[in-house]
Amino acid sequence: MPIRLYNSLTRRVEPFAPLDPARVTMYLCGPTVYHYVHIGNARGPVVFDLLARLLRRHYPRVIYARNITDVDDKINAAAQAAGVPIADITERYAAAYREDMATLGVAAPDIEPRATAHIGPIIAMCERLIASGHAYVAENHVLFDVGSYSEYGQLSRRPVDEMIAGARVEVAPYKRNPADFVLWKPSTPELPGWESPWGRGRPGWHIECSAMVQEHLGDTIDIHAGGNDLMFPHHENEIAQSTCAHAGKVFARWWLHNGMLTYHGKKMSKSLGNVVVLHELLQTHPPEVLRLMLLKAHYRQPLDWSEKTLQQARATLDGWYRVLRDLMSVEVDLAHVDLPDAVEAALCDDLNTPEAFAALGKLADEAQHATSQKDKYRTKSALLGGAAFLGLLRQDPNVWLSRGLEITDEITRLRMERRSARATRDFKRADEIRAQLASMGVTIEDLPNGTENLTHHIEIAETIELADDTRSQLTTNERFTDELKLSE
RNA sequence: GGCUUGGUGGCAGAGUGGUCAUGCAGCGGACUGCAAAUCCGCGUACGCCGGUUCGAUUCCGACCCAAGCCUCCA
Repeated sequence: MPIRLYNSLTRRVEPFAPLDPARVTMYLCGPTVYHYVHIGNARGPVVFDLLARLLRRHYPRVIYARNITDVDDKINAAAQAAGVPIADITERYAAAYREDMATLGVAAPDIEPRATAHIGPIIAMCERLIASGHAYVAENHVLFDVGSYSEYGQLSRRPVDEMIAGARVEVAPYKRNPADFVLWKPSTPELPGWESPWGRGRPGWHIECSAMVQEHLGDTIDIHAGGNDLMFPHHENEIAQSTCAHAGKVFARWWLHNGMLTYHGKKMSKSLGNVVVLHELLQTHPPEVLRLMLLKAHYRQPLDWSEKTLQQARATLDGWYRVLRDLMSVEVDLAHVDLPDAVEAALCDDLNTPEAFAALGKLADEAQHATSQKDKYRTKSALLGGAAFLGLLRQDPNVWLSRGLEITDEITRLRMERRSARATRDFKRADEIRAQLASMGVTIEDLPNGTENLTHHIEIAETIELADDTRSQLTTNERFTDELKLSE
């Protein structure tokens, strides 16, 4: 089944064909580790991990790199604020990131390069760009000369002169062209820095990715992925640096961009304060609920995060787990389940996860309706196989539906009392007990054989508490509009 | 202002030039002591205005609206 992917470079869905089918290369811009990431930051890793899995089904060797940016002004600020060395901050949050991703069911990438481990290649790339006339040195900075690369702006389709005209930032006086960007910048003694031909300094953000891609994956890679907010300037700059450093060789053949996670329709971002920290969310929500929510919309579309959509995702999973609970007696070896064709077809079509879930829903329906042992086995296997590929339905159904409910002596006593009340047709008492259990969050379902299913009912609480001023920013965007007008 | 993407039923969210998305919620019925779960059934959705077409939600154009980027950002 051929894989088709939307390429941001061409703005269309194209059949994917790697340069070398024996070695497929893929890179995703990873986190800057200065704090816990928010749920929006997890969308790309979840989506592109799924793509990596899909690619591995089609090609013998897929090399997937996801970097860690561990030198950055925000990290410096966080370290100074905490009064600790930079590494304390980066180690701590890199570890937290790995842990959170693993909990979410995201496999570790094949390579996790760190910027600080690639200072040599970064400096070498800067030197090469200077030598070839694509970069220049000014006041201890190394700057990329955007004017030297006529293709600049190809990804975001932004004409260079308009970018200059629209520039709202103060332009550093040493820049030849306002669109020129920093490859290397000087560090003061208290900031992290490395010796270089241009004095002690540190790399700019964009050059890190170019250098790490080159070191681990090569001059030309098959897929470069990231959030669509990185398309300009980050990815545009990566293209410029890498292409010019490699004598015009194509940098990335496919550019994939995931849409933003929003809250009340506005991009989740630290500056707006409408973020939900993933690490905290994972304390109170099953990872599968978060996965389903993140994959419920097509990856290129914006996705609005809300308690309601979380509830809906959980309700969907509950339904599937109920099907599995009813089929508990059908033994299926998880090691032998496979991805059903309908689900794979959906995923091969530019990672159409909503369609994949529709296919999964049909399989759940078939499983529920199956009558023969053979059909039950077949449909349950297919459901589990499809879900497992998407990182779902990996719990024991009873554990899932009881949601960590502790069966206390009190619950057992009430349950037994109700059972005997029903046996003597004392329905008044039986209903009282049912109501009492319900008030404890326990839903009881009578089964034909005289036993019951217990389900723990949990309300999903509001997890974002916004300051009033932030809330007003989300509901009226007048303030943003005003800012724009002022700058024009 | 420029560049880009999108506007689908109560909500979420795919997709298609002419019978079906799907999930959640809701409604009617069956089952049940009553429920729950399950089963059966139900809702005349495609921003607005033109155009192309035998036929458009789907193609084209204009318009309105929203989001992202133009500054760190997944």
